[in-house]
Amino acid sequence: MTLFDRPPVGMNLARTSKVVAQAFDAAMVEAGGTLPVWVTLLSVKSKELANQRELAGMIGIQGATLTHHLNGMEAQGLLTRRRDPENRRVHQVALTEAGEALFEKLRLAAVAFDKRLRAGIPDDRLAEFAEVLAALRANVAPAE
Amino acid sequence: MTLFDRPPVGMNLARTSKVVAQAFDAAMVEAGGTLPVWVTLLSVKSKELANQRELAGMIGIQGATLTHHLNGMEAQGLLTRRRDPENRRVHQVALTEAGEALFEKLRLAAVAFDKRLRAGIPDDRLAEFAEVLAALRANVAPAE
DNA sequence: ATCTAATCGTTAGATATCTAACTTTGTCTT
DNA sequence: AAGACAAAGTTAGATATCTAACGATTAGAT
Repeated sequence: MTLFDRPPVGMNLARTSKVVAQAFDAAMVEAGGTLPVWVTLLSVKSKELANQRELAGMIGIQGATLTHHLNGMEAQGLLTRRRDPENRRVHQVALTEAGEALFEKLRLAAVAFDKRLRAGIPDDRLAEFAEVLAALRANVAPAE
Repeated sequence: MTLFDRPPVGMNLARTSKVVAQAFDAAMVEAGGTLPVWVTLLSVKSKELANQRELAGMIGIQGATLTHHLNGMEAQGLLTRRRDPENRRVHQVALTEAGEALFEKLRLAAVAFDKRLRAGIPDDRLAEFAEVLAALRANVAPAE
């Protein structure tokens, strides 16, 4: 019995993403954080940059999940939240000194990890790889 | 301030895998299942005599997670577990008729999804893509 | 034969994530 | 100005996953 005509792309993608994410999390733990803490720090930090929208999309977590992590990190003293006086719906999130320090540590670890991840793969292959990833996302986008 | 020299490969991979997995889960729900139910059925089906540890390894989940899904699916009448008389530590997992029927339905939906996912991407591009995925896995493998 | 190891699976407890509903606040329409 | 709509964030409840500890069973060593 043959289950599939060919090896499904999605399965391969999911398996790879999982092992890579687990390895990344291990690297973050070694640097004193976790993957979600890194993602949250990055998202907070990127609000200070111009391309906030783009990075927020890249990170891809829901608001409720962000709230969850912000709660934990606020309790750990990594950041503070306060209402924006200009628009009281908005929470202004700012990193404490400890938060900034952890961010920098994790950022370096993330850069090192990405270097390890890309090792031996030429830039043009990586560029094509990114194009295929974008095509896959487009193919499953809701408004087709 | 520049956070990264270049867009990190891992972030792109994770984001893509996430949206693709969500779309796949939606397709499975439409066909009467879920993503984890599908992978569990698939692994049971592709090796009827496997023990639970082997099944979990195929799917890429831990034994405890598999127990969780098998519990749910057994309660739904999709499969049965019984002790192997030869080695009473082992649980033999078998699909019921309902399990077989659901498997076939989900299999068709999975094939259709994969067709949609790969739409417009030439086979040689997909082959290169799979090679890069394999290289990424190798680069984070523990025993480098 | 009995004590020790390993194996298989489950249970318990923790974390991460999602969706849906709700609260608060601001904006827009008429 | 009032009521409806939109936006930002939180809360509640659900599912999926992990690790660690455990119980049952088997295999191996002496």
